[in-house]
Parts: sequence; C-alpha cells; structure tokens
Amino acid sequence: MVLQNRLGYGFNGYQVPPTPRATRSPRRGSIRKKVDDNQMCAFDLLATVAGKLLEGQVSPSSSNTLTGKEPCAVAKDSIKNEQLDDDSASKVEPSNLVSGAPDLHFSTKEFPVAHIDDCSVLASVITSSDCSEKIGCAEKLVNDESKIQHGSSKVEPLRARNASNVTKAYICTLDELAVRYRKPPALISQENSVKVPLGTGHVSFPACRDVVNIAVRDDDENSSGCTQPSTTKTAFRPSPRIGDRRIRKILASKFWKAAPKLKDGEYFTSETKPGYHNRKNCYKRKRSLRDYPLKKRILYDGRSLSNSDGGITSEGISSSPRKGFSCDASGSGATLHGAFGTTSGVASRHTPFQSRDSHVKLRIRSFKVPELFIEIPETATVGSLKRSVMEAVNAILGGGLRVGVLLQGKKIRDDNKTLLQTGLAHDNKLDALGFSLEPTVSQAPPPVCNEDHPLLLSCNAPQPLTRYPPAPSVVHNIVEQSAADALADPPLTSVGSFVESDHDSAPSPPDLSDKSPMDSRALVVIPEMGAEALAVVPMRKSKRSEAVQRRIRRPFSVSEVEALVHAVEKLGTGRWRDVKLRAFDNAKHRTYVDLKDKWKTLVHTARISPQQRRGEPVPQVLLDRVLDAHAYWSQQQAKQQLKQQSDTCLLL
DNA sequence: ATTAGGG
DNA sequence: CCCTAAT
Repeated sequence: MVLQNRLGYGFNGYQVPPTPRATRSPRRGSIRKKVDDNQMCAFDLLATVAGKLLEGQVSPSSSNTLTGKEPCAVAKDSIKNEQLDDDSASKVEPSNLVSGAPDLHFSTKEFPVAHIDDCSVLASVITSSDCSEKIGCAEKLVNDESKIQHGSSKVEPLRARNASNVTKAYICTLDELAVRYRKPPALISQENSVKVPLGTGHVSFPACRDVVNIAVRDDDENSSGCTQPSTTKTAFRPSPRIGDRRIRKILASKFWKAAPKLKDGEYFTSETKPGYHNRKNCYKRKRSLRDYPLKKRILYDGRSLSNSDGGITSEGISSSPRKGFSCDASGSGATLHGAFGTTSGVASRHTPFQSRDSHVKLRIRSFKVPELFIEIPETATVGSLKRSVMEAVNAILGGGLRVGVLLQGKKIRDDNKTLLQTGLAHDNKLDALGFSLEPTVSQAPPPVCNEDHPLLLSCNAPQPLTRYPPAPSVVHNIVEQSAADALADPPLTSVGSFVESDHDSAPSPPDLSDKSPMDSRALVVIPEMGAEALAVVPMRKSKRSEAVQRRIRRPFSVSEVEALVHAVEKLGTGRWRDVKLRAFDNAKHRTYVDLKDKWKTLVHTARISPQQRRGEPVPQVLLDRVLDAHAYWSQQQAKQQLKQQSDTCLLL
C-alpha cells in the first residue's frame, strides 16, 4: 500500500510545484468533433444502410421518396420524427416513405413473428424489427433518460460515443417488447388504410410513454391492444405532465422488476441489473424455453473483425413461413415453443401474406461468438482459464452483442421496417436471411486477466459478490438504478486502504491446484470474419486494430476520490503522473489520464447542484476540498504564467 | 511518455 | 473514457 488515506484526512497544505510549467500554447480545436458528427453518428450509418437497402428494394417508381435522399437526410428525418413524437406513429409510417412498393401494403396488417432459438436478445431484436413504433419508443426513452442523466447541461444521446447508454436502455426496452410481442400484435396507425382487425389480443404500438406504462403494468395486455381506432390517437399521446424523471424512474426500477414478473415469467430472467458495465448482464430463459439451446462456436482464427460491422453471420438458418400459427394473447408462453419445434430446411411455399396469422419461422442453428480477448498468465490453471472464457462469453452474450439482420448479404439497418417490408416474410427471401452478432461498441468483452495475485481483497470482499453473482436464477439481484452500481464499490468502512490493485478483472480466484503448462501468455480468440462482403457501409477504417475495445467503466469510489483529492491538494493539478504514482500506484486500471479526467469531473461535480449529480454521491466535504484545491492551483498556475511572462519580457 | 483539452 | 495535439 503506497498510501494510507482516510476520509477526513487532514489537508497538509499545498506543495510547491517542483518545476514551473511552461505556458502551453492554446490548444487547437480538435477535428474530432467533426469526425463524430459527420462520420460516427449512428444515425448516419443507419441511414446509409437504409438507403442502400431501399435502393435495392424499392421499385424505381418510388425512388423519389427515401431513395433519392441523402442518407443524412434520412437520419435527420427519423430523428425529427422522433422528436415530434406524439403522432410519430403515423408520421414515420414506412409505407409513406416508400409508397409504391407493393409489399408494403400488407405491412400494417400482417405482423410476422420471428422466433429465434434461445437468445433473448436476438428474439428481441428480431421481433422488434417489425415493430416500427416500439423501436422508436425505445430510442425515445433513451433520449429521455440520457437527458436526465446528463443533467440539463449536456445532452448528446444517440451518438456513437454514448452508445453505451443507448444500448442499455435499448435492450431492456426490447426485452420488454419481446415479452409483449409474444402476443400477436397489430400495428395501429391512423395513416394506414388497413384496419386493424380487432381479433385476439392484438397489441397496439403505443408511443413511448405508453411503453413505459406497459413496463409497469402487467395486466395491460389488452388495454393497450385492441384499441378502438377512435381512442387510439389519444392513447398514443403521451401525457405531457409525465416528465423525464418519471420515465427514468420507471425505466430504471419498475421495468426491471416488472419484466421478469410478466405473466409467463418463464420468458426472461435477468440475473442482475442491466448495464453495459455489467458483465453478467445476461438474460436467460427458464426451463420452458431452454429446450432450444444456442450453440456457440468459438473459432480460433487469426483474423480480426472489422469494427462494429464486422459481425459474424449466423449460419444454418432455416426458416419457413407458416400460416395459421396461432399465438393468442393468453398462450404467449407457448409461442416460442411452437415456433421452434418443427423447422428445418427452408420452405419455399409462397405464403399469402394477407393472412392474419402469417408468421415467419426462423431457426438459427448456431452462432459464432464474434470475439473474445482473453489474457491470462501462463501460471493460470485450466480451471481459471475456463472461468475466464466463461466470463468473457457471458459478458459478450449478456449485453456486449447486438444483432444484425442481413438479407442477401446486405445489412438491414432500418429497424423500423417490418419483415414484410424488407421482404423477409417471403419464403424465397428467407434463404438469403442472415443474422450476425456484432460487438457492441460500448460493451467491450471485458478482457479477463488473472494477473498478479487477485487475493487479499479484504476490504472489498463484498464487491465480487455484487459483480459476479454466483448463479443465474438470482432474480432479486436486479439493481434498480443504473447509478446504483456504484454501490458495488467498496464500502466506506474500508477507507484504510483503497486503490487496490485491479482485482476487478480477476473474478475467479486462481486455482492453485493444477498448474497449466500453457505456454501462451495470451490466448486470443478471434472470430471468423465472413463479413467482408457485408461491407455495405463503408467504415471509416476497418483495420485489425479496430479490435481494441473500450475499457470497462469503473466509477471512482469515494475512497479513490479521497485519495485523488488528497494527492492533488499536495501536488497540484498538472502533475498527474506524480498523482498517479503517489496515490494510485497500485491501481493499474487508473492511468494518470484517468486521474486527470476524474479531477475534471470532480471539479464539475462540485460546481453543480447536488441534485444534478449522479452516481455514488461524493461527500460534500471532498467536493469542497476539490474546489479549494482547484482554485488554489489555478491561482498558482496563473502566477507562474505571469512570472514567466515578465521573465521573457525582461530577457527581450 | 506526459500533459491539456475537447469529445 | 476516448482521442489527440503538443510537449
């Protein structure tokens, strides 16, 4: 232990910087922003693909709609539509965009259900790909949540950089959708001429606020569905008084509790709370659905994947549209069962999509895991290696993946299109259907590494329990607030020694019993590519170096903050390397850049109102010290600059 | 490799 | 946390 810090540790006074730092020339504005805005915007990517997709699908006569537009325009349109909200249900109607495409006529009437083996995420995404409204809702919710979490100062949701948040909320919403979607949904849209048959348990697509409500209530299966056309409009309209905060609250807490409780709770089981930094965020189906295991193949291959698009195409997809497959509202639990049972091979029978009960049955025989990066010392045991791989697999399946849908090698990025619109509902197209697992930008498969000695975690003992729930089936481990994960940090009682070495990434204690003779220092499991041809979207750069994953987010604990404050008080800002050496020498996962960044956020945190702060609350005392130290060292810096200026003047 | 800043 | 320019 390099340093012993305690909360409330007295401030020993500031230290004079050893060397007056030269005045830095003003930084040039980074071009980064432009890159972000122009190239990394998720919507841009999506739009590009959507545009290409439409080009290939829409008949020439309809090329004056979406096709002719700039991809960016598409993106903006979709955003705008979302923001307009309220009646977006009607405004975003796909058939409006691509009028003239014959297939689209049935899109509002028929809703094929895709059933995918075992993977809830897949099921969610697939099923939702035809739920145009719900997807939009999900993103809308994300927007709202981000707005809250970022405070009023800065709202940049839905950007690639914030994909983490997006993914989190997105998926959770999708899960909800999947649960709901087991009932035969019907698209309600005022703009569509097709009337929604008020048959068995049709579920309308509520606007985002309604989604929230759905998440809360269990018994609304019919309340939101089977809506009379007349009342539909009002049902879609979000009540204005519902503020962001409420949405967030419901999203964060109620939903995650409610979802597993949903009628046939057999459907999803969440082991822990959601979150991209939660490696165990892994949905598992209970017994009723587990009969259809997801085969995973890990390929040992030297190739790396190219960026987020370098997903792996699923193989062995068989599908067959089936008419008359009934999934009534009550028997939703059996829906997946029935769907999975009999598929094999691809039926080429043409399905009359006029049928209400026309469904698309899909069966994915196996998926390849996109990428696993595992670093493990050669002294590690095979057992620990297994656990490491397990960790990585769980992490990547639990939230580190997103699903791509491909049709004839082309990625379908437009989640708002129905299966019918994309042509997936046609038997002849089903052969060309493919799925891909793509690493989420945010959820990097946490590099599992058992370096050093992951022992002596005395003060942090409870932590691994929180972060690595022992068994699935622990439903009550669901944490309610996203920020609550900060609670997983070492309790304040262990202030004596903070800044432990990076034990977080060593979940499984090394099994000292049997030493592995493994020679390789690092085992790298890299997927088969198979996605080169899918480069529908010209990626900025698809180099192997793209495999570098974003580091796992590790919120600073209070004790860490305390250490940082103390060190900065002593050393000042601008000597982050010294700060690192002094207070965080043992925390390998904290770089001096991290410390600098943390200080930056600390200063910011100290300046905003406590209500706007998020995460584990930092004691006000500490924040006061932050402000004091910041002021002091800023002043010192200014003095130094003045002194240097006068010096140079004298020299001249 | 470090530092400073913007994202 | 990431990315990068400038040291």
